[in-house]
Amino acid sequence: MRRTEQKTVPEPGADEIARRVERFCAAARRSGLRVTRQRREIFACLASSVDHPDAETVFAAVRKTLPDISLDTVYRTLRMLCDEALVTEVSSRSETMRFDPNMEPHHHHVCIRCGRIADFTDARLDERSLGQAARPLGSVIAVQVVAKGECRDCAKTVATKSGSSSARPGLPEGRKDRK
Amino acid sequence: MRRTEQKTVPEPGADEIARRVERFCAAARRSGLRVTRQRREIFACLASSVDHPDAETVFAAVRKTLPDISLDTVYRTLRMLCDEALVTEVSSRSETMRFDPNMEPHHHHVCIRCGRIADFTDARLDERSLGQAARPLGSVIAVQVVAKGECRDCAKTVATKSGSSSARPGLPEGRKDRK
DNA sequence: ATATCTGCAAAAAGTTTGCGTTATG
DNA sequence: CATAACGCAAACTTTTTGCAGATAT
Repeated sequence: MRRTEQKTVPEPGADEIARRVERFCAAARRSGLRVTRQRREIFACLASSVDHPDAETVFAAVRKTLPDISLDTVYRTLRMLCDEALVTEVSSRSETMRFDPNMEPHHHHVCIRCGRIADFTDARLDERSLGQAARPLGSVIAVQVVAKGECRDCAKTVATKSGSSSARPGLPEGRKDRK
Repeated sequence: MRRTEQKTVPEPGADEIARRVERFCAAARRSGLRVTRQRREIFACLASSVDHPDAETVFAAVRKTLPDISLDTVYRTLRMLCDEALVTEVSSRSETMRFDPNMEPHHHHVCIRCGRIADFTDARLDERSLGQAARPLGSVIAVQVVAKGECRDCAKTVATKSGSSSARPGLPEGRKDRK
């Protein structure tokens, strides 16, 4: 199994992990954040993984080294890492479930400002050819392209009245993003 | 504003909505499901939308016609529609937040069986050219390609012992998907 | 030394479930 | 008329927050 291991994105070696942890510590200190055992372990856990763990999984892993760590510290640290752009959040679990009545193959444009999700299609985004690149990892049934940016309405809003955050074309009715 | 409206995926007309609702009723009856006012309204709301509403938004919209409808009926109906493959769930809020320490531009292969998320890269998936197709909808800052399929481990597992669902390579530690 | 971070516990937000009643087929 | 679906309320999960005490700089 090891000999045919397709090296799409190889598991990071100990040196690579150490380098990432070091980069994290430097970045943290540069931002005036304290480097604690908990944070170092949480980041190291993430840096040494290739399977994009969730908070509970990181918690379980770090607990082996730091048995007294709490789940909320993991959450807090993960959010901090995202804010510091040292880690990204996958699967855009932005807010709530969103549903799509369009069953034809298509792709999505997600507005980073209002959360609006709009469909688009493009013949050039042929599923078979796009999927090829992921084949070493497994079968490919469907390929979805998510383009993140600012929707036209939000761009218009910002252009008109500089930094107003009142108009939110994406979501009808008064919905809140985070508190 | 209306004259330059790029028709990527146009808002469905009344006839198209009626067609979708009819298709839904037929499919529901075919599956032995009852067609209630609530279900028809919920589906119609979804079918007439282009912005991928969430449960709360559907609830608010349907409430105008059916003031006594409850939020859990909306949730139940939406899940039913997903199960019947009449609607899809966007933004894969399937489980929990997942984090990614890899800050290089890359894409994801998501296993439909175990949920494992693996990275892959491909020069052909050039961000600039891929984003072009979504330009009519707004700016494009980042493009992410999500390939859904079965990861190698799951394919192996199924091949070995037909339909076993015990081995879940994607998530370490005993995690539950939905109870 | 002190301001930040941690751990505990409780709250908040979103979604699901149990149960008695309503209404579809 | 039998049975599926509804509405209500309460449970459950995941994530966030307030506060007293520990710790990095």
